[in-house]
Amino acid sequence: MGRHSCCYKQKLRKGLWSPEEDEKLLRHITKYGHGCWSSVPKQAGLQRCGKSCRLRWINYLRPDLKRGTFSQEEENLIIELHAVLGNRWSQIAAQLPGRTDNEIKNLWNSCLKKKLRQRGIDPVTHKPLSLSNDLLNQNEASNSMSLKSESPKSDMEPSSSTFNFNHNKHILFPHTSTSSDLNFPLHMAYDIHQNHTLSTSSNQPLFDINSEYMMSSSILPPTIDVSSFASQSQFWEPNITHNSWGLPESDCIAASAKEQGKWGECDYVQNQNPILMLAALQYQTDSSLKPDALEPIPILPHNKKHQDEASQNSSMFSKDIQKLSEAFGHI
DNA sequence: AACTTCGTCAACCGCCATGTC
DNA sequence: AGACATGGCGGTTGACGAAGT
Repeated sequence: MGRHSCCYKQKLRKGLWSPEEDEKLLRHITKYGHGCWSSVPKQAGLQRCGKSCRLRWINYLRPDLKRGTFSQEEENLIIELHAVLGNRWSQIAAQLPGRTDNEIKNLWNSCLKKKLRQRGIDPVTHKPLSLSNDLLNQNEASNSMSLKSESPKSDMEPSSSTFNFNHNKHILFPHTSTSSDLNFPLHMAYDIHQNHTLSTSSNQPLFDINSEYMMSSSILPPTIDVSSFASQSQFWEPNITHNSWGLPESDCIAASAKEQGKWGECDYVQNQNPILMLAALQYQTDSSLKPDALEPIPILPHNKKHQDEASQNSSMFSKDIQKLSEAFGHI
């Protein structure tokens, strides 16, 4: 497994792509599209496997890539999406036009995790580190009492603790709505059931996507004392309203995106409400998701699953080609 | 200047899901 | 139904350059 059969047939090149290879691949896809990836290297005259070509295209050659450093807004959005989705990089990337899952994953591992820790936030659980440690200790204690409990997961497994969409777990949203009530964060916990619906423990819908925040006091987790948290973290600025993950609200993606009219179709943005964003994402990740639902970046038109949409996508592909022509005028 | 450490990022690997025969 | 091919995803690795000693 792992290596596809095409990789064994001949000695294929590995490692970094040369400009010549890039040009061959670019030229080929510009002219013919990629079709079946496994046939691309042969048709394009490349000594690479199809998988490698696909990766190169998606992560580097695709014309709609944004490139450059991530903006503060993008970073904040990634953090917020990660809190909801965990390491589902492709789903996170789908919310960031022009960014690839690989890029976002790299950013998270090299930069954002560290930033969150510096702010006193556990990048795995997105809770204050002290609380995470308490919970971990509690977990370990209960594990020692009960051998059947799941073992603690690695650093890269946030979903197993609080954000597992496949099991009944609670999701915790410490939310500080204004600077004046900073010491009294609202807490909202949700059961996420296997059918991916959000509800209270009484199985009633916790909120309507169109409604304001809803809370269930009966299921509130232990309150986070933000003031004590602030004293632990030198990065916490008490005079600034922070969002749920300790980032200043002033540079929160939701606020600026609202101003800029980006993400306008997202209720979360319209309401600056992470709960609504979760609902939107829930909708998106729901198993009943239609191919054309909430798909900000229709990347390529050749997916067999989407043949019905081929004509629609082909026009977008044409735009891509145009961009390609602009970017690579010599082709 | 030489060496080491660290951070970043492109690319690969292994696995899973899905489609096809 | 099962084998195989392929696409896609997330984790990991290794090359490379910058910063530090």
